Amino acid sequence: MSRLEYDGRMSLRHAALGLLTLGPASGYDLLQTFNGSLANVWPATQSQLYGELGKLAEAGLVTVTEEGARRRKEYALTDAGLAELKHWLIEVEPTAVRRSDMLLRVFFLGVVEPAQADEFLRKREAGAAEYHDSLRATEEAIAPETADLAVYGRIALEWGLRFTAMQREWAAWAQEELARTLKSQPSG
Amino acid sequence: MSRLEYDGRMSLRHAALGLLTLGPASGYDLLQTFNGSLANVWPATQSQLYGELGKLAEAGLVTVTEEGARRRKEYALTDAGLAELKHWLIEVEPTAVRRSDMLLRVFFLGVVEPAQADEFLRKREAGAAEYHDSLRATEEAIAPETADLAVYGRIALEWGLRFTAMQREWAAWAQEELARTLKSQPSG
DNA sequence: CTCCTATATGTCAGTTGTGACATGTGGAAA
DNA sequence: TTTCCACATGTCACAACTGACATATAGGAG
Repeated sequence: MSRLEYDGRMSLRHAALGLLTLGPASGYDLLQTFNGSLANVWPATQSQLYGELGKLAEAGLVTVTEEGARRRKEYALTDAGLAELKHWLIEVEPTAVRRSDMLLRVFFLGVVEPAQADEFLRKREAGAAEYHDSLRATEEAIAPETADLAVYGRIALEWGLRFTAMQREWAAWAQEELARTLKSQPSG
Repeated sequence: MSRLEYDGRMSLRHAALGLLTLGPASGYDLLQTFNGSLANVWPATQSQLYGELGKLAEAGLVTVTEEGARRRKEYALTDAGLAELKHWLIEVEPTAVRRSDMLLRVFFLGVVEPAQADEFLRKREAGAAEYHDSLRATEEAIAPETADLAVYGRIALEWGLRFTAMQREWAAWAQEELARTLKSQPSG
Protein backbone atom coordinates (compact mmCIF):
# COMPACT_ATOMS: atom_id res chain seq x y z
CA MET A 1 0.00 0.00 0.00
CA SER A 2 2.76 2.42 -0.87
CA ARG A 3 1.74 5.84 -2.10
CA LEU A 4 1.69 6.76 -5.78
CA GLU A 5 2.42 10.26 -6.96
CA TYR A 6 0.15 11.87 -9.53
CA ASP A 7 1.02 14.85 -11.66
CA GLY A 8 -1.56 14.87 -14.40
CA ARG A 9 -0.18 12.27 -16.77
CA MET A 10 -0.38 8.50 -16.41
CA SER A 11 -3.64 8.12 -18.27
CA LEU A 12 -3.35 4.36 -18.70
CA ARG A 13 -3.88 4.13 -14.98
CA HIS A 14 -7.07 6.14 -15.22
CA ALA A 15 -8.27 4.26 -18.27
CA ALA A 16 -8.02 1.05 -16.27
CA LEU A 17 -9.85 2.61 -13.32
CA GLY A 18 -12.52 3.87 -15.69
CA LEU A 19 -13.10 0.47 -17.24
CA LEU A 20 -13.41 -1.07 -13.81
CA THR A 21 -16.38 1.21 -13.04
CA LEU A 22 -18.31 -1.07 -15.41
CA GLY A 23 -17.63 -4.02 -13.13
CA PRO A 24 -14.78 -6.27 -12.01
CA ALA A 25 -12.49 -7.59 -14.72
CA SER A 26 -9.18 -9.37 -15.24
CA GLY A 27 -6.15 -7.92 -16.99
CA TYR A 28 -7.01 -10.05 -19.98
CA ASP A 29 -10.57 -8.71 -20.05
CA LEU A 30 -9.36 -5.12 -19.93
CA LEU A 31 -6.88 -5.83 -22.67
CA GLN A 32 -9.71 -6.76 -25.04
CA THR A 33 -11.22 -3.32 -24.47
CA PHE A 34 -7.89 -1.58 -24.96
CA ASN A 35 -7.50 -3.39 -28.26
CA GLY A 36 -11.16 -2.81 -29.10
CA SER A 37 -13.25 0.25 -28.36
CA LEU A 38 -10.41 2.12 -26.66
CA ALA A 39 -7.85 1.36 -29.38
CA ASN A 40 -8.51 4.67 -31.14
CA VAL A 41 -8.25 6.73 -28.00
CA TRP A 42 -5.76 5.10 -25.69
CA PRO A 43 -4.08 1.94 -26.96
CA ALA A 44 -2.07 -0.08 -24.46
CA THR A 45 0.20 -3.07 -24.59
CA GLN A 46 -0.22 -6.14 -22.44
CA SER A 47 3.05 -5.68 -20.61
CA GLN A 48 2.11 -2.17 -19.64
CA LEU A 49 -1.37 -3.08 -18.46
CA TYR A 50 -0.35 -5.99 -16.26
CA GLY A 51 2.35 -3.85 -14.69
CA GLU A 52 -0.07 -1.03 -14.07
CA LEU A 53 -2.67 -3.31 -12.44
CA GLY A 54 0.00 -4.50 -10.06
CA LYS A 55 0.87 -0.92 -9.10
CA LEU A 56 -2.79 0.00 -8.78
CA ALA A 57 -3.40 -2.92 -6.40
CA GLU A 58 -0.31 -2.01 -4.40
CA ALA A 59 -1.61 1.56 -4.10
CA GLY A 60 -5.02 0.37 -2.96
CA LEU A 61 -6.93 1.83 -5.90
CA VAL A 62 -8.09 -1.63 -6.96
CA THR A 63 -8.32 -4.99 -5.19
CA VAL A 64 -8.18 -8.58 -6.32
CA THR A 65 -11.70 -9.88 -5.74
CA GLU A 66 -11.35 -13.35 -7.19
CA GLU A 67 -8.69 -15.76 -8.36
CA GLY A 68 -10.02 -18.12 -11.03
CA ALA A 69 -8.72 -20.74 -13.42
CA ARG A 70 -5.50 -20.19 -15.39
CA ARG A 71 -4.11 -17.82 -12.70
CA ARG A 72 -6.91 -15.40 -13.59
CA LYS A 73 -7.15 -12.48 -11.18
CA GLU A 74 -10.25 -10.36 -11.15
CA TYR A 75 -9.81 -6.75 -10.11
CA ALA A 76 -12.42 -4.39 -8.70
CA LEU A 77 -12.36 -0.66 -8.09
CA THR A 78 -12.01 0.53 -4.49
CA ASP A 79 -13.45 3.73 -3.04
CA ALA A 80 -9.99 5.26 -3.25
CA GLY A 81 -9.79 4.22 -6.89
CA LEU A 82 -13.14 5.80 -7.71
CA ALA A 83 -12.14 8.99 -5.91
CA GLU A 84 -8.90 9.16 -7.89
CA LEU A 85 -10.78 8.60 -11.14
CA LYS A 86 -13.21 11.43 -10.39
CA HIS A 87 -10.35 13.70 -9.40
CA TRP A 88 -8.60 13.02 -12.70
CA LEU A 89 -11.81 13.47 -14.69
CA ILE A 90 -12.83 16.80 -13.26
CA GLU A 91 -9.87 18.49 -11.65
CA VAL A 92 -6.91 17.58 -13.86
CA GLU A 93 -6.68 19.62 -17.06
CA PRO A 94 -6.48 17.49 -20.20
CA THR A 95 -3.30 17.84 -22.23
CA ALA A 96 -3.63 20.80 -24.58
CA VAL A 97 -0.94 20.21 -27.20
CA ARG A 98 -0.49 16.83 -28.73
CA ARG A 99 2.41 15.78 -30.86
CA SER A 100 1.67 15.08 -34.48
CA ASP A 101 4.36 13.51 -36.62
CA MET A 102 2.02 14.03 -39.59
CA LEU A 103 1.99 17.79 -39.08
CA LEU A 104 5.70 17.76 -38.36
CA ARG A 105 6.23 16.28 -41.83
CA VAL A 106 4.08 19.04 -43.33
CA PHE A 107 6.49 21.63 -41.92
CA PHE A 108 9.33 20.08 -43.87
CA LEU A 109 7.57 19.19 -47.13
CA GLY A 110 9.55 21.93 -48.85
CA VAL A 111 12.55 19.58 -48.71
CA VAL A 112 11.05 17.20 -51.28
CA GLU A 113 9.64 17.76 -54.77
CA PRO A 114 6.23 19.46 -54.99
CA ALA A 115 4.89 16.33 -56.67
CA GLN A 116 5.92 14.27 -53.67
CA ALA A 117 4.41 16.80 -51.30
CA ASP A 118 1.19 16.61 -53.28
CA GLU A 119 1.22 12.84 -53.07
CA PHE A 120 1.73 13.08 -49.33
CA LEU A 121 -1.38 15.26 -49.03
CA ARG A 122 -3.41 12.96 -51.25
CA LYS A 123 -2.52 10.05 -49.00
CA ARG A 124 -3.69 12.01 -45.96
CA GLU A 125 -6.97 12.78 -47.67
CA ALA A 126 -7.51 9.14 -48.57
CA GLY A 127 -6.44 7.91 -45.14
CA ALA A 128 -8.79 10.30 -43.36
CA ALA A 129 -11.67 9.30 -45.63
CA GLU A 130 -11.05 5.62 -44.98
CA TYR A 131 -10.83 6.15 -41.24
CA HIS A 132 -14.01 8.19 -41.34
CA ASP A 133 -15.85 5.40 -43.12
CA SER A 134 -14.70 2.81 -40.60
CA LEU A 135 -15.98 5.00 -37.76
CA ARG A 136 -19.25 5.46 -39.61
CA ALA A 137 -19.55 1.69 -39.88
CA THR A 138 -18.91 1.38 -36.14
CA GLU A 139 -21.60 3.96 -35.48
CA GLU A 140 -24.15 2.11 -37.55
CA ALA A 141 -23.28 -1.17 -35.86
CA ILE A 142 -23.81 0.10 -32.32
CA ALA A 143 -26.52 2.71 -32.80
CA PRO A 144 -29.63 0.48 -32.90
CA GLU A 145 -29.14 -1.36 -29.62
CA THR A 146 -28.07 1.68 -27.61
CA ALA A 147 -30.54 4.44 -28.23
CA ASP A 148 -30.10 6.65 -25.22
CA LEU A 149 -27.50 4.58 -23.41
CA ALA A 150 -23.81 5.28 -23.81
CA VAL A 151 -24.26 9.00 -24.50
CA TYR A 152 -20.61 9.64 -23.86
CA GLY A 153 -19.49 6.85 -26.15
CA ARG A 154 -21.51 8.43 -28.93
CA ILE A 155 -20.09 11.85 -28.12
CA ALA A 156 -16.56 10.47 -28.35
CA LEU A 157 -17.39 8.77 -31.65
CA GLU A 158 -18.79 12.01 -33.00
CA TRP A 159 -15.44 13.64 -32.22
CA GLY A 160 -13.76 11.01 -34.37
CA LEU A 161 -16.20 11.57 -37.21
CA ARG A 162 -15.71 15.31 -37.12
CA PHE A 163 -11.95 15.00 -36.80
CA THR A 164 -11.56 12.70 -39.78
CA ALA A 165 -13.93 14.85 -41.86
CA MET A 166 -11.89 17.93 -40.95
CA GLN A 167 -8.63 16.24 -41.84
CA ARG A 168 -9.96 15.05 -45.20
CA GLU A 169 -11.22 18.53 -46.07
CA TRP A 170 -7.99 20.12 -44.92
CA ALA A 171 -5.87 17.76 -47.04
CA ALA A 172 -8.03 18.51 -50.10
CA TRP A 173 -7.75 22.25 -49.46
CA ALA A 174 -3.99 21.95 -48.95
CA GLN A 175 -3.56 20.32 -52.36
CA GLU A 176 -5.38 23.22 -54.00
CA GLU A 177 -3.41 25.74 -51.98
CA LEU A 178 -0.17 24.08 -53.03
CA ALA A 179 -1.19 24.10 -56.69
CA ARG A 180 -2.13 27.78 -56.42
CA THR A 181 1.22 28.69 -54.89
CA LEU A 182 3.25 26.74 -57.43
CA LYS A 183 1.35 28.41 -60.25
CA SER A 184 2.09 31.91 -59.04
CA GLN A 185 5.67 31.10 -58.08
CA PRO A 186 6.91 27.99 -59.90
CA SER A 187 10.22 27.71 -58.02
CA GLY A 188 8.47 27.25 -54.64
CA MET B 1 29.88 6.31 -36.50
CA SER B 2 27.80 3.45 -35.08
CA ARG B 3 24.59 2.61 -36.88
CA LEU B 4 21.19 3.74 -35.65
CA GLU B 5 18.10 1.64 -36.17
CA TYR B 6 14.95 3.27 -37.46
CA ASP B 7 11.49 1.84 -37.24
CA GLY B 8 9.17 4.72 -37.97
CA ARG B 9 9.09 6.52 -34.66
CA MET B 10 11.74 8.84 -33.26
CA SER B 11 10.33 12.04 -34.70
CA LEU B 12 12.43 14.37 -32.56
CA ARG B 13 15.39 13.17 -34.57
CA HIS B 14 13.66 14.07 -37.81
CA ALA B 15 12.44 17.37 -36.48
CA ALA B 16 16.06 18.29 -35.75
CA LEU B 17 17.19 17.17 -39.20
CA GLY B 18 14.36 19.17 -40.74
CA LEU B 19 15.31 22.35 -38.92
CA LEU B 20 18.91 21.93 -40.03
CA THR B 21 17.80 22.08 -43.69
CA LEU B 22 17.31 25.81 -43.02
CA GLY B 23 20.99 26.15 -42.22
CA PRO B 24 23.54 25.20 -39.52
CA ALA B 25 22.47 25.78 -35.93
CA SER B 26 23.46 25.00 -32.37
CA GLY B 27 21.42 22.95 -29.92
CA TYR B 28 20.45 26.17 -28.24
CA ASP B 29 19.27 27.67 -31.53
CA LEU B 30 17.16 24.63 -32.29
CA LEU B 31 15.69 24.73 -28.82
CA GLN B 32 14.29 28.20 -29.47
CA THR B 33 12.40 26.79 -32.43
CA PHE B 34 11.13 23.81 -30.46
CA ASN B 35 9.81 26.18 -27.84
CA GLY B 36 8.52 28.54 -30.51
CA SER B 37 6.96 27.66 -33.83
CA LEU B 38 7.27 23.92 -33.29
CA ALA B 39 5.86 23.98 -29.75
CA ASN B 40 2.35 23.17 -30.97
CA VAL B 41 3.44 20.28 -33.12
CA TRP B 42 6.44 18.64 -31.54
CA PRO B 43 7.65 20.12 -28.24
CA ALA B 44 11.00 18.94 -26.93
CA THR B 45 13.02 19.42 -23.79
CA GLN B 46 16.59 20.57 -23.69
CA SER B 47 17.93 17.33 -22.27
CA GLN B 48 16.32 15.33 -25.03
CA LEU B 49 17.55 17.59 -27.80
CA TYR B 50 21.18 17.70 -26.72
CA GLY B 51 21.19 13.94 -26.33
CA GLU B 52 19.68 13.48 -29.75
CA LEU B 53 22.18 15.80 -31.44
CA GLY B 54 24.97 13.72 -29.96
CA LYS B 55 23.48 10.53 -31.36
CA LEU B 56 22.85 12.18 -34.72
CA ALA B 57 26.49 13.27 -34.94
CA GLU B 58 27.66 9.82 -33.92
CA ALA B 59 25.50 8.31 -36.66
CA GLY B 60 26.88 10.71 -39.24
CA LEU B 61 23.55 12.39 -40.03
CA VAL B 62 24.87 15.74 -38.85
CA THR B 63 28.39 17.13 -38.31
CA VAL B 64 29.85 19.79 -36.06
CA THR B 65 30.85 22.58 -38.41
CA GLU B 66 32.01 25.15 -35.92
CA GLU B 67 32.89 25.48 -32.27
CA GLY B 68 32.27 28.98 -30.97
CA ALA B 69 32.20 30.84 -27.71
CA ARG B 70 30.61 29.32 -24.58
CA ARG B 71 31.25 25.77 -25.87
CA ARG B 72 28.82 26.48 -28.69
CA LYS B 73 28.74 23.73 -31.30
CA GLU B 74 27.14 24.42 -34.62
CA TYR B 75 25.64 21.43 -36.40
CA ALA B 76 25.02 21.01 -40.12
CA LEU B 77 23.06 18.40 -42.03
CA THR B 78 25.09 15.80 -43.95
CA ASP B 79 24.03 14.07 -47.17
CA ALA B 80 23.14 11.01 -45.13
CA GLY B 81 21.03 13.20 -42.84
CA LEU B 82 19.15 14.74 -45.73
CA ALA B 83 18.55 11.30 -47.24
CA GLU B 84 17.20 10.04 -43.93
CA LEU B 85 14.92 13.07 -43.63
CA LYS B 86 13.50 12.52 -47.12
CA HIS B 87 13.01 8.84 -46.40
CA TRP B 88 11.07 9.65 -43.25
CA LEU B 89 9.02 12.34 -44.99
CA ILE B 90 7.88 10.27 -47.94
CA GLU B 91 8.26 6.60 -47.19
CA VAL B 92 7.39 6.28 -43.50
CA GLU B 93 3.66 6.33 -42.79
CA PRO B 94 2.64 8.95 -40.22
CA THR B 95 1.11 7.63 -37.01
CA ALA B 96 -2.60 7.07 -37.55
CA VAL B 97 -4.01 6.91 -34.02
CA ARG B 98 -2.98 9.43 -31.44
CA ARG B 99 -3.72 9.16 -27.77
CA SER B 100 -6.09 11.71 -26.36
CA ASP B 101 -6.52 11.94 -22.62
CA MET B 102 -9.30 14.46 -23.30
CA LEU B 103 -11.32 11.91 -25.26
CA LEU B 104 -10.47 9.23 -22.74
CA ARG B 105 -12.13 11.38 -20.09
CA VAL B 106 -15.21 11.74 -22.27
CA PHE B 107 -15.59 7.95 -22.27
CA PHE B 108 -15.89 7.98 -18.50
CA LEU B 109 -17.93 11.14 -17.94
CA GLY B 110 -20.86 8.94 -16.89
CA VAL B 111 -19.00 8.42 -13.61
CA VAL B 112 -19.57 12.02 -12.49
CA GLU B 113 -22.70 14.16 -12.22
CA PRO B 114 -24.22 15.39 -15.50
CA ALA B 115 -23.62 18.96 -14.32
CA GLN B 116 -19.92 18.20 -13.98
CA ALA B 117 -19.85 16.52 -17.38
CA ASP B 118 -21.48 19.61 -18.84
CA GLU B 119 -18.91 21.83 -17.19
CA PHE B 120 -16.15 19.67 -18.62
CA LEU B 121 -17.57 20.16 -22.12
CA ARG B 122 -17.96 23.89 -21.61
CA LYS B 123 -14.31 24.12 -20.65
CA ARG B 124 -13.32 22.26 -23.82
CA GLU B 125 -15.37 24.65 -25.90
CA ALA B 126 -13.78 27.67 -24.25
CA GLY B 127 -10.29 26.19 -24.45
CA ALA B 128 -10.63 25.41 -28.15
CA ALA B 129 -11.95 28.90 -28.86
CA GLU B 130 -9.05 30.47 -27.01
CA TYR B 131 -6.49 28.32 -28.79
CA HIS B 132 -8.13 29.14 -32.10
CA ASP B 133 -7.85 32.85 -31.43
CA SER B 134 -4.19 32.58 -30.54
CA LEU B 135 -3.51 30.75 -33.81
CA ARG B 136 -5.48 33.38 -35.68
CA ALA B 137 -3.30 36.04 -34.06
CA THR B 138 -0.19 34.14 -35.15
CA GLU B 139 -1.54 33.95 -38.69
CA GLU B 140 -2.14 37.68 -38.85
CA ALA B 141 1.31 38.38 -37.47
CA ILE B 142 3.15 36.31 -40.07
CA ALA B 143 0.89 36.66 -43.09
CA PRO B 144 2.04 40.05 -44.43
CA GLU B 145 5.76 39.40 -44.71
CA THR B 146 5.44 35.92 -46.17
CA ALA B 147 3.02 36.07 -49.05
CA ASP B 148 3.95 33.02 -51.07
CA LEU B 149 6.85 31.84 -48.97
CA ALA B 150 6.39 29.23 -46.27
CA VAL B 151 3.46 27.53 -47.99
CA TYR B 152 3.80 24.51 -45.79
CA GLY B 153 3.91 26.55 -42.61
CA ARG B 154 0.62 28.14 -43.60
CA ILE B 155 -0.83 24.74 -44.45
CA ALA B 156 0.14 23.44 -41.01
CA LEU B 157 -1.34 26.53 -39.38
CA GLU B 158 -4.57 26.02 -41.30
CA TRP B 159 -4.75 22.53 -39.83
CA GLY B 160 -4.60 24.05 -36.36
CA LEU B 161 -7.30 26.58 -37.19
CA ARG B 162 -9.58 23.89 -38.56
CA PHE B 163 -8.85 21.53 -35.69
CA THR B 164 -9.64 24.06 -32.99
CA ALA B 165 -12.77 25.17 -34.82
CA MET B 166 -13.89 21.56 -35.08
CA GLN B 167 -13.24 20.93 -31.41
CA ARG B 168 -15.16 24.04 -30.36
CA GLU B 169 -18.16 23.08 -32.50
CA TRP B 170 -18.04 19.51 -31.28
CA ALA B 171 -18.00 20.58 -27.62
CA ALA B 172 -20.98 22.88 -28.20
CA TRP B 173 -22.86 20.10 -29.98
CA ALA B 174 -22.00 17.64 -27.20
CA GLN B 175 -23.52 19.93 -24.58
CA GLU B 176 -26.76 20.04 -26.54
CA GLU B 177 -26.68 16.30 -27.09
CA LEU B 178 -26.16 15.74 -23.39
CA ALA B 179 -29.07 18.04 -22.50
CA ARG B 180 -31.29 16.23 -25.01
CA THR B 181 -30.42 12.83 -23.57
CA LEU B 182 -30.97 13.90 -19.97
CA LYS B 183 -34.32 15.37 -20.90
CA SER B 184 -35.62 12.16 -22.44
CA GLN B 185 -34.07 9.94 -19.79
CA PRO B 186 -33.38 11.91 -16.59
CA SER B 187 -31.48 9.14 -14.80
CA GLY B 188 -28.80 8.94 -17.53
C1' DC C 1 34.32 46.50 -11.53
C1' DT C 2 30.55 43.90 -10.28
C1' DC C 3 26.36 41.88 -11.05
C1' DC C 4 22.85 40.13 -13.94
C1' DT C 5 21.03 37.92 -17.98
C1' DA C 6 21.13 35.37 -22.07
C1' DT C 7 23.88 32.05 -24.04
C1' DA C 8 25.31 27.36 -23.98
C1' DT C 9 25.91 22.42 -22.83
C1' DG C 10 25.53 18.67 -20.26
C1' DT C 11 23.98 14.67 -16.61
C1' DC C 12 20.74 12.11 -13.83
C1' DA C 13 16.88 9.53 -12.10
C1' DG C 14 12.56 8.31 -13.09
C1' DT C 15 8.10 7.39 -15.92
C1' DT C 16 5.75 5.82 -19.90
C1' DG C 17 5.41 3.00 -23.66
C1' DT C 18 6.93 -0.84 -27.14
C1' DG C 19 7.92 -5.48 -28.87
C1' DA C 20 9.72 -9.81 -28.03
C1' DC C 21 9.95 -13.62 -25.36
C1' DA C 22 8.55 -17.10 -21.85
C1' DT C 23 5.16 -19.97 -19.59
C1' DG C 24 1.34 -22.41 -18.61
C1' DT C 25 -3.93 -24.13 -18.53
C1' DG C 26 -8.87 -25.29 -19.88
C1' DG C 27 -11.83 -26.92 -23.16
C1' DA C 28 -13.43 -28.19 -27.66
C1' DA C 29 -12.87 -30.30 -32.03
C1' DA C 30 -10.73 -33.84 -34.85
C1' DT D 1 -6.66 -38.86 -27.07
C1' DT D 2 -4.07 -35.72 -28.94
C1' DT D 3 -3.77 -31.39 -30.67
C1' DC D 4 -4.83 -26.79 -31.03
C1' DC D 5 -6.65 -22.37 -29.73
C1' DA D 6 -8.22 -19.01 -26.54
C1' DC D 7 -7.29 -17.84 -22.11
C1' DA D 8 -4.08 -15.79 -18.87
C1' DT D 9 -0.01 -13.73 -16.71
C1' DG D 10 4.36 -12.33 -16.52
C1' DT D 11 9.55 -10.63 -17.60
C1' DC D 12 13.05 -8.26 -20.21
C1' DA D 13 15.59 -4.80 -22.75
C1' DC D 14 15.10 -0.78 -24.82
C1' DA D 15 13.33 3.78 -26.69
C1' DA D 16 11.15 8.18 -25.76
C1' DC D 17 10.33 11.75 -22.80
C1' DT D 18 10.30 14.78 -18.47
C1' DG D 19 12.07 17.77 -14.85
C1' DA D 20 15.57 18.90 -11.96
C1' DC D 21 20.09 19.83 -11.27
C1' DA D 22 24.86 21.32 -12.45
C1' DT D 23 28.09 24.29 -14.71
C1' DA D 24 30.12 27.86 -17.07
C1' DT D 25 30.95 32.17 -20.03
C1' DA D 26 30.27 36.58 -22.85
C1' DG D 27 28.64 40.95 -22.73
C1' DG D 28 26.07 44.81 -21.21
C1' DA D 29 24.05 47.81 -17.51
C1' DG D 30 24.93 50.19 -13.52
